[in-house]
Amino acid sequence: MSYLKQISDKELKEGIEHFIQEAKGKYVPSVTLDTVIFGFHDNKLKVLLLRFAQTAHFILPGGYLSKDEDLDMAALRVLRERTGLDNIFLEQFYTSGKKNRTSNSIVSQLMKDLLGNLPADHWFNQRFVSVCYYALVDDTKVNPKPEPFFTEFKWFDIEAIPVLLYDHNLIVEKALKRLQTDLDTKLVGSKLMRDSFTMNELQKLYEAVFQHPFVRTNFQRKMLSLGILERLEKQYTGKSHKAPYLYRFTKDPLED
Amino acid sequence: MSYLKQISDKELKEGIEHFIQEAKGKYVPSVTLDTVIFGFHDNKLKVLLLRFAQTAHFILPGGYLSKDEDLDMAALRVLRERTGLDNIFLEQFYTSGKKNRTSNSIVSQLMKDLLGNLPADHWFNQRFVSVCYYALVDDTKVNPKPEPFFTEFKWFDIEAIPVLLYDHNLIVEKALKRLQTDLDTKLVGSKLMRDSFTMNELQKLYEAVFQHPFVRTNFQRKMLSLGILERLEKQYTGKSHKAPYLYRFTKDPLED
DNA sequence: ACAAAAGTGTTAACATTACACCCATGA
DNA sequence: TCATGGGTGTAATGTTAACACTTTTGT
Repeated sequence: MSYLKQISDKELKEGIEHFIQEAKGKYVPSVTLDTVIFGFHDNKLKVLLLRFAQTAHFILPGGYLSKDEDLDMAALRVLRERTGLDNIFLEQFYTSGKKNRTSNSIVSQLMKDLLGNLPADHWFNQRFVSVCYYALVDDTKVNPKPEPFFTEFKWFDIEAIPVLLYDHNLIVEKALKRLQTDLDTKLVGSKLMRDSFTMNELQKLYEAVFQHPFVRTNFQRKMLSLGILERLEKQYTGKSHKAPYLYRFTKDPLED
Repeated sequence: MSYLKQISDKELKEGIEHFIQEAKGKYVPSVTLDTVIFGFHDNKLKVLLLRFAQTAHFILPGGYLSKDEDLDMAALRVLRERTGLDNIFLEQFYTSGKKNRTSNSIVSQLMKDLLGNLPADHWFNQRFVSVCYYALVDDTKVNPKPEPFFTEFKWFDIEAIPVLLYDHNLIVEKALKRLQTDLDTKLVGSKLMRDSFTMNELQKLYEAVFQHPFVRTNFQRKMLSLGILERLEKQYTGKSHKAPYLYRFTKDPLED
């Protein structure tokens, strides 16, 4: 699934200039937010990426911190603006601050082409520290909204993330590592699954996140022994084999 | 152990004004670093705190990010400046960004008393996002260096941390939680122990970090089974009981 | 009856826990 | 020889892993 928006250089240039006009008064300098949005479909773990402006390159959805806004609230806002979703599961997992992390020839070349040589104190010439969050979403409910800088949304398989701008590949890696430990310890699986699901579907999620297979029979018992699943009615699919039970997460394991 | 430095209001005021002169050109705006420095002595887990200027209040050692400096390097520098230590084990664990986290009547009142009413765009009136690191140090090697804002260094037992300025109590809590998981998973114990130690001393460290007792005999076997300890000669203390073996961490468990 | 997938049973290996026991030391 | 703390043994229990076996479904 991908979402496209055509835009001219002129529109882009105007959009960027308009943004910068506002940004200086509105946002905290030097701080950005980046979000790694995980979804799960086709038995694969996916990450939502944006195509950056007129380039062929992708980037993590991100944004800035408003001066009158908590950091966590800013992350929720960025997600709402991009995905249309509220009540999203969000975890801060890393802050990226290498001094040259945003000095990327592709982006600066594009900016130069569009806007000419920027003065040293220009908004885009700031040295940014980026606070990174990961989000777990039910991708069927996501309704991505492109905006001036970004012209295409696309879900990428975690195993096939392209080369991203800036240090965003590193950030995705760290997000995945954190998701792995959180799936183990905080049992956040419910945030990625539909309301009800078969044990096989849940196993596919675990296999996608940990990137290795589990033994079916042992996986089933392990999950049931955690006491966070409720068995519902059977799901008759018309296939010529035993109908699997559907399951549902009973309580939110995070609320305790 | 504590380190004191007497300072007059005049000296403090001049120190602060001198700092501000420099800060604007030197540091990235809106970003601070805070460090939770853990040490271990008297069988207790300790945290190094600074008494803030003329107040009775304590605060975490912190600093600012230079414009030409990686975030991790800044954290190392802050630690070097404060403790005189190099090659310190440092882990980033959290970034604190609530909008009112530094609006603290005590600090702002002190600043007001010393410097008068500050303009809205003054360095100290910035809204800061703080990137937090924890450090593990051999406290016998620490040589704290007070500087203008901070007049006293003191090690506090983790169980007796006073009310700190800003949101620093919250940050210490999060640091301890992270230390607990890192002691389990990354086996960072070596960073807090002397070169050689008895099993009993190591157990006391674990008990201090996890804040609960372990069964002596099982603890011993668990530690030895990890394959990260080397048994040295016995330590004869003159006490009338069996002399305990000394142990040493063989390899750094983090290097793999 | 059969293939295919879901669900349950079983056993060995491994890890954890709770103690009992023995050992070394200096007074 | 006694008290004290250090080190080892062991049996009960709990967890994990591998795989055999049974059940259910539509053709």
